[in-house]
Amino acid sequence: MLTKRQLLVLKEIIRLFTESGQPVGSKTLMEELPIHVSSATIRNDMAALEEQGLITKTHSSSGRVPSTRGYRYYLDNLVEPAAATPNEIAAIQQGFGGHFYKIDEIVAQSARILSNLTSYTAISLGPEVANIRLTGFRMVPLGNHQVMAILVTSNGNVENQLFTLPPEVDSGEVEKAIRIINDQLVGLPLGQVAQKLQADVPAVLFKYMTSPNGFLDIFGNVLQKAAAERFYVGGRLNLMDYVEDGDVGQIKRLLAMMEPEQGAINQLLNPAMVSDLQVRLGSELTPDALANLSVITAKYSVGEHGTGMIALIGPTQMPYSKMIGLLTTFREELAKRLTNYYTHFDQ
Amino acid sequence: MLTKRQLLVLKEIIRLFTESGQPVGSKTLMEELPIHVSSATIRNDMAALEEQGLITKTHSSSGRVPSTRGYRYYLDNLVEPAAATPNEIAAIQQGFGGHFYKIDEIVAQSARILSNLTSYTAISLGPEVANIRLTGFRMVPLGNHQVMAILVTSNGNVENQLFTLPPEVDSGEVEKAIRIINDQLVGLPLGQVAQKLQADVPAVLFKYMTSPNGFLDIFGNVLQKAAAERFYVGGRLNLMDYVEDGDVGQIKRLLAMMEPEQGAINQLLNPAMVSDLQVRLGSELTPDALANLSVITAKYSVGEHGTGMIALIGPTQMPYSKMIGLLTTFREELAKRLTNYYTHFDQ
DNA sequence: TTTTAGCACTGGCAAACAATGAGTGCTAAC
DNA sequence: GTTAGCACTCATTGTTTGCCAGTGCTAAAA
Repeated sequence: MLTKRQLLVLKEIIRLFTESGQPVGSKTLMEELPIHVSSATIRNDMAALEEQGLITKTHSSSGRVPSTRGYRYYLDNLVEPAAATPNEIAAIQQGFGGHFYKIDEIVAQSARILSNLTSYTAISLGPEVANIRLTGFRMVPLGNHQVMAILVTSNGNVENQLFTLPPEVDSGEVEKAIRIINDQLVGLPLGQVAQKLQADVPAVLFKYMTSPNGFLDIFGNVLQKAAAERFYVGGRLNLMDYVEDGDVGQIKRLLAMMEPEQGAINQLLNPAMVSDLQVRLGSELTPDALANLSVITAKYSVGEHGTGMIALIGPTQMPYSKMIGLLTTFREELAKRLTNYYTHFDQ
Repeated sequence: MLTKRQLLVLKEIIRLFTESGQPVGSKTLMEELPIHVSSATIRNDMAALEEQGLITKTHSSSGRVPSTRGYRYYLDNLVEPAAATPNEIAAIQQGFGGHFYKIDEIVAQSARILSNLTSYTAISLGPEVANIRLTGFRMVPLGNHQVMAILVTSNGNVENQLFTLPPEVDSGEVEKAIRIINDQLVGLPLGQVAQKLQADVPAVLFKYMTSPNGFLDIFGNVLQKAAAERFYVGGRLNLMDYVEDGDVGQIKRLLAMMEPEQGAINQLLNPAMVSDLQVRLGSELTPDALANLSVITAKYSVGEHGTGMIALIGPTQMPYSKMIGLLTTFREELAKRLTNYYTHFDQ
């Protein structure tokens, strides 16, 4: 359908447009292309590319700009990942250099490193193992009826929440309840824990406590927190730099999207929906706040400890080859760092 | 210096400019003013006001706009606070309706309520008692050498942090160290705690522990967290609506300012620097990100539990009388709610 | 059949210019 | 002290104009 040279022209248009942000004309292409043909020849090729819907003009006598279809074609067939530079690798390793007390800290740091490296906005999701198990539950009285509930999960995450116990609750009873929770529920996947919490547990607790409801609420609450998908965003403010020239409305919608309460990000980065390493163009996606942006997602795997995801949000005119290469390296380093964490942690 | 009518004109210019955002001309004023004089008369008055530097023109034949000095004069002499409406009061009370487990939750909620009510950006600072005391320190082992350190302060705040203990540390020793901390430091103001931590405590610990340094680091770390000034921001994104028409740079600087790592907010809301209820115009303030904005700050007092602060950041053309009235009511409600919290808490 | 030179054509963009109109300052009369 | 009247100013809007990058097409060359 398309000749070799036409594909070369497409690739070059994308390269030049990415660099300059300006529509690319036939004369510029003639100077930049490795092969030597006249501008008229290139114009013919461009006409063919436009016929296929891969490039468009901004007006009847302007240079050409890659269309969404053009980018899609480029990403599916033409793009060649560029390896990360030594500097970048060093920066990644340095970013992971410190000491971390939770996996979540490492994951959060990922987003920071990645956004620093790219000047785009980065989002990271922790490694999600199919069945995280409950490994412990504590309640620590702090005086004044205040109690801190602490829940530990098999992936090493710790969740805590503060509560006030009604004065009438007997502390001996609470002790017993905690023992029951630990006996009956520890070791089970969180899903099953939640389930049992509705089914068998209340009955058992009633034997030992006069009013287990408050207690169950507390436990359920922390459990929910621990089971919630969490994501971390780095370089939030970077998106101001590449959003359609000062479109405050879009910036606002994007920033709002990144609030955890909104489900937007979890939907966008649903692991079931994206493949191993994938570029999605904003114009192909549903939330129209992403128009003229694009999202690169990459999954990373930490073996038995599950797989997670990192994402980069940037302008559609992104240097894809560079970014894809960078993400490829990055996810390896991240996986290494996490594996390292788990090794020390499991020992 | 200035006649009654001239002050009326100034007030009216501010009112109309606040409403419309447009420069105000003599003809408009003639129609809006309660007194009946010709536009020429008003022009004379305007000339006098301009002479005093209270109003300016945007160009030689435009209407007038209040200058910074004009606003200052208005705020110092002319403004009449407008009482909060029943709706607003109801909204505040409803916002404080839920159950809170920490004062910080109430303070954070303050910022949310206030930004919802005003569509501006609100910032809240918790009540700061001169000497918060340490009331308890716990360390909860969670398995896998993970330990959660928990610190409780006299103002009811609880701070926690996760740590990994080196395997060689003896748990019996840690127990002892915790007992020492509780014996020696509980009851003291945080400042003194920090001081003693440097001075006497290490010597005492050395008697009971082989290597107390790690332990001291942990405690110091949580202590620092507990002593840190925290502020809460509500309606961050609102500022996109009133910043100089789509000045993305300024938006970015403002949002960056609100990151806790930056000291900017703590500097802006330094209780020592502002009076009871105060309006500061952006052009009078140092961080130039605040140009063409203004900051209203109001202190609130919870008796012996200290005083805190709430602030509103909005455009210079704010309906000041309304906002001042609203803040006055709000701080009372907030103080009530906090007093209520402490009452239940102390009992 | 493919490539190239040549040329007329298109549409965005910026500069130059005019018309409009809101609002002013000033003067002289009330 | 107040007002009517008037000339003046300047942002804004619309129009015209020239410029130019870049195009599509045609006919000749390879």
